[in-house]
Amino acid sequence: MPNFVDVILPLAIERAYTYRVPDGPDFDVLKAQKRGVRVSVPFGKRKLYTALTYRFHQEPPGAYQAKEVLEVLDEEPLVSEQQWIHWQWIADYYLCTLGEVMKSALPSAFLLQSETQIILNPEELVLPEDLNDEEYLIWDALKIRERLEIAELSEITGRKRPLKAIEKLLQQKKVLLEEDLKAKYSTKKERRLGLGVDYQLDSGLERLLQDLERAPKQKEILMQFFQMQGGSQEGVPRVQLLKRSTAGAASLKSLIDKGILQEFEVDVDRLPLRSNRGPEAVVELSPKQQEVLETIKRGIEEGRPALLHGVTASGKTEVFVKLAEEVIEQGKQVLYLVPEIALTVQLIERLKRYLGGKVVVYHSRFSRNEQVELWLKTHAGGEQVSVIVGARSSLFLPFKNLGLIVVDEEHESSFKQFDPAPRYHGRDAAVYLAHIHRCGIVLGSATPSLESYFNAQNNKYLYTALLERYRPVAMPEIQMISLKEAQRKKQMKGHFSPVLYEAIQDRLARKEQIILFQNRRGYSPVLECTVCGHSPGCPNCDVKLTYHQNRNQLRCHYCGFKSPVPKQCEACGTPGALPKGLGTQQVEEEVKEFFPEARVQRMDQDTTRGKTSLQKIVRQFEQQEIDILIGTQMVTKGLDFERLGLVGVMNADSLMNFPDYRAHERAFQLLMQVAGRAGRAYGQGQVLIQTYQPEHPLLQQLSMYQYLPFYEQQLRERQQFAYPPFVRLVKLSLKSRDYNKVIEGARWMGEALRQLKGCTVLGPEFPLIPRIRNQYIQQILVKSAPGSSTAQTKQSVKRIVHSFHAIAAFRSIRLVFDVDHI
DNA sequence: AGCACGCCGACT
DNA sequence: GTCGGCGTGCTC
Repeated sequence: MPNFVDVILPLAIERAYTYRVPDGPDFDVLKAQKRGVRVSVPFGKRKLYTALTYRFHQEPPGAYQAKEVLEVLDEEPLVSEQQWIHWQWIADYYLCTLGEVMKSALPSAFLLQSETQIILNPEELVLPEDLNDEEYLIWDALKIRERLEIAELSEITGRKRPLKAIEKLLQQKKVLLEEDLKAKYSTKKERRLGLGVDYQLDSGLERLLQDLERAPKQKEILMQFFQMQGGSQEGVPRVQLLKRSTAGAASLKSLIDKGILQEFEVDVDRLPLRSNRGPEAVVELSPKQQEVLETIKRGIEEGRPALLHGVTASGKTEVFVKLAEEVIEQGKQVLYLVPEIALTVQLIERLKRYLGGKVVVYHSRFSRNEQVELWLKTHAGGEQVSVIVGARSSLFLPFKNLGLIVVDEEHESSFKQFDPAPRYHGRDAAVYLAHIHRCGIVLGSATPSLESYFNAQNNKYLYTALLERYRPVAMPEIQMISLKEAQRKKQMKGHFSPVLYEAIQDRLARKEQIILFQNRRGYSPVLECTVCGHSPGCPNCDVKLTYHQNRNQLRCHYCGFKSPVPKQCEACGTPGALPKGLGTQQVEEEVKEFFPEARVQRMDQDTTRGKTSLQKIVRQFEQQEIDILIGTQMVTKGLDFERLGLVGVMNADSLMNFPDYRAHERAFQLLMQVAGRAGRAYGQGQVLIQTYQPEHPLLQQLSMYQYLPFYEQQLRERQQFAYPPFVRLVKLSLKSRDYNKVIEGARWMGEALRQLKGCTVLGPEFPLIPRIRNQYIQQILVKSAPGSSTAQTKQSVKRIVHSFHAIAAFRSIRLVFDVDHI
């Protein structure tokens, strides 16, 4: 009776594929019929993929001959049942395939993919005179290199389709194609030294030292060796031995040649965790914090996620740490999710101070091998890895005994993955993960998302708040400044109102620091011709190119298109267009002009491109080497500075006027976050917000710290216009090179979706940027009412997609779903 | 996602 | 002719 296994491939394919399990001892692992074991399988004409076993059965497929599983890669399932449940939820909820979830959930080193290689056929004789020039080049390269990858072949030939070049050679079997599976993970090896076998008895030692009387260098190394070895049997690392003695590698080699020392290799840990390192600071909670802690614990017991609404500097982190400590004590793991690792340097340092060496940070900069090691360690459970701090992808680590999940800054939109699928929200996926593990989860934010606040109001989450600062420092005073009035009175100095201008002067005089916030969105600088007003656009996307002063370049932020600044206007030929729009660079120039004595630094995408440049700026500001920091979004996140006296917002209107139902929520959060930077430890801080609409309710509520009235008002508006959290929003984008086709397809799709019960369909229409990378885009928004079953709606949507693809004319249209898009 | 196949326009 | 671009279909 032949055995078959359906496997999940790491691709955007809906179905599982059936393979035959061959007999033989190599495949014994599969006899246990466990889900989640990696196998390698042939797929398509020549590729090999890593797949996961999903279902075992005895039904031979009717319509085709199943291929055979090539190799079994694991002895035990790599993916646990709990992980499958989580993956399945993500695939169902976010309308993507299990394969797509698999691809982003597994470290890339676990997903071996074959690389096509070209080799000479050893059984065929190739005569150079039979070859054309191109073939000769390839043959010549193969004589030296033995095997070539496709990429190398296209380099040699300069062709876009390099296989064309060897078509004839392949036909004549002069060269062959091979698929090479690359094992991507390897342990890190260290060379160590131990005492040679003949010298391991004490009696040998004296003789040994006498023998070396005439080789002082070797003797020195040996003495150092004994010192470092101590009583240990594990040997002495070669590198360190050499570093600590003055003698060189040659002397060491003689010792090895004489058999006095012997060299061997051991596997070493890439993530040496110092879990023995104790905490440096102890958390002491205030009565208020203690109360919050108890509330959260009650929520955990009830199986409810807790939402901790804690203003900046209210001591949220300490509460989280206390919770974590208790969980660690029970021998369980803690997952601490943060929006972006790069912006949480200060937070991570604090966590390490409180929790000691048990904290591991899961970077995106982790090498492939490091990712695997953390995966394995998490899987092993145990004491070593107790707290994992990471971005959303750390949700996919194979937790053994998860005791607590903290989602810090839960309102941050960067928790939502944009591209590629799965387009999941880290916070929501975390809530489900906690549900699977039956463990506690806390969401924390100074400005909770409307969704979470709504859930708290409906008792789905448990709301608890810390609305006062932990240390006796008053909340900063927030003041609105009317740009309209200042302009009418002709008092503006560049983009600075007199109030802001004088406040800067004042704070500078008191040796305090200042942050100026300039939102980039809607204000990226473009070039504009002074005569005809033309500004250059991207040839592939329907957007204006952004002007980058430091490189004197025009760039497209969507497709990466670059061009030098044109010498003259493309439209009318006038030389010398000027940059328009207020960016951080313009603010910087004005500041330098108005306050020449101040030390000014800009903090935006341009100045923080390098790996360490962001940290460098943060450190400089901490050490008061910078007086005025001018920045975008970035300055709002996770940075606490002692002597920060003033925060100035150059223009709040661009934030509020953004055409998006979330614009107000975002503006409120962003401004509140910026305001939170001011005066954390030093006197009362001041926040000045320049705006054309100082009477706007949002700004009024902001200035009085009226969180709840703001949330209530927003919720009313959302309900009135049927937006989340009152409805579920699914964004469908249709993309095609063909303008007419995508319009046709979108119209069809819109009509089909409108038949769905309990759903409202908006569109189709062109998005803000109607063409990206030469693909025209149409968007359809589907709102599903809260009463209707979302699972059912999604099933119907899948059926509609099937019918859509059954229409030949629409087959080339790509469909992209984004559930709960932000 | 790859990759082959087939159609078509562009150039040596 | 032959190369490269692009749509289309398929992968157990």
